[in-house]
Amino acid sequence: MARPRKFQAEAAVAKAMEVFWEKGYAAATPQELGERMGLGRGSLYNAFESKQGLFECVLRHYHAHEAPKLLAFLTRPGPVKARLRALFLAVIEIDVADPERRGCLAINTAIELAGRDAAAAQLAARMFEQTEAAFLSLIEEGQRTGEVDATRDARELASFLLNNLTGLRVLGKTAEDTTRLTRIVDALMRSF
Amino acid sequence: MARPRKFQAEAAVAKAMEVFWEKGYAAATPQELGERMGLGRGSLYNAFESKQGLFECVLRHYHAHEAPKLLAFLTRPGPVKARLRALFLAVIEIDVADPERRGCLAINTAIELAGRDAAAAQLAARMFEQTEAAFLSLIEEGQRTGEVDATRDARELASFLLNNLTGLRVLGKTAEDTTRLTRIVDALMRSF
DNA sequence: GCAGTATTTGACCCTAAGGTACAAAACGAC
DNA sequence: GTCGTTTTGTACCTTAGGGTCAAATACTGC
Repeated sequence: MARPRKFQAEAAVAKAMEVFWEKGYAAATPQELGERMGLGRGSLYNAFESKQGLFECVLRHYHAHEAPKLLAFLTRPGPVKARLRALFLAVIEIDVADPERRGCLAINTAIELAGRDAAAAQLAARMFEQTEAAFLSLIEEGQRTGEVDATRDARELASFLLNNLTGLRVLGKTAEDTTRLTRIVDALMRSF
Repeated sequence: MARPRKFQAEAAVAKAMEVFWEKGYAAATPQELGERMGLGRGSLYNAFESKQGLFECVLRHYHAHEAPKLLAFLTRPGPVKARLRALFLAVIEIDVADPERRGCLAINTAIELAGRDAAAAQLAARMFEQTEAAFLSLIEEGQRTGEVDATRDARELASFLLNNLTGLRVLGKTAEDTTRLTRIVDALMRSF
């Protein structure tokens, strides 16, 4: 056959993800991408068509491996509302503690590239769907167990939760501490 | 004295704002900035220290002239809640109708530059404050007139509204129509 | 109408972005 | 061991980013 590649594709993409996550798409240079991924420009462009192509892989990777880490809070044992609150508070902690202010890559991508890169926008949108879906099934669970008012439109609540999670991740970008964000979570949990 | 500048500073900054708003900070080039502002590179760098300096002026301009356009919805006549709903629905319409998907410059800036440009981050944060303050005084008005439950923490509600507005503007980036966003506003208005 | 100051023009500079081209190397099949 | 294929690394290319500078110019105060 042929010469096998020396690098692990997934590992390299994970490294690239770090760069794009820290800097955004436009500010990430092929130079730094190559260095952090541990491969030369040749290999980089051989394995991934272009910067755009690489970024698409990165988004898929984030979708498949990074986003689920947070959503895992929703499938833990315990009361539905407690799980929700735990997720929101964890996100707040993570965002405020991060000196790089990376936030959420899906949101960052939607902000930076929606309207100029259809593929990226679509992948970001898919992640929003995914998150909303996770909220939806949790809400429905809560409605079955009586923890959540069953007369409310579950879909509406799920969208509402998604919206608040999104807002928090943006406000977390400039928040100096968690007080305002926690206050928001309080209001949110009180609202349904 | 000296030769007077040929261009109107405010008008030029407004033009620059368009560019940064459409493209983001990193993707806006001095070339395009100069062209759209109607002045050569020399003049550009003479009047504004640097790309960063210009961007700061742009943010101040947005803060002073663009953000108030939306917040004006809150000071119109009519019931407090109706005004709030009107603002949210207007934002949704604007965002979904915009083919450029510009969204909100304050949010875009927070996402792109928080953690790497302290001045920009601070200006974005100030705009969040401004918006929250507008919500706060409206809520307080509602509490005085009895339109809003006076037992609730007005500050909490104001932060909550800010968070939802922020979320909407992000989700609006990838939304194909207004259905989900309207649903969110419904949930929000029902929640207090 | 001249002096003095500030603006404008446009050429110019250096670095890097983003990508390509190609030789050499590394393997598996046979 | 050779062949054929794929990776790699390096050198290279073009365009543009971000910015500077000197000269030319246009005002105002006197």
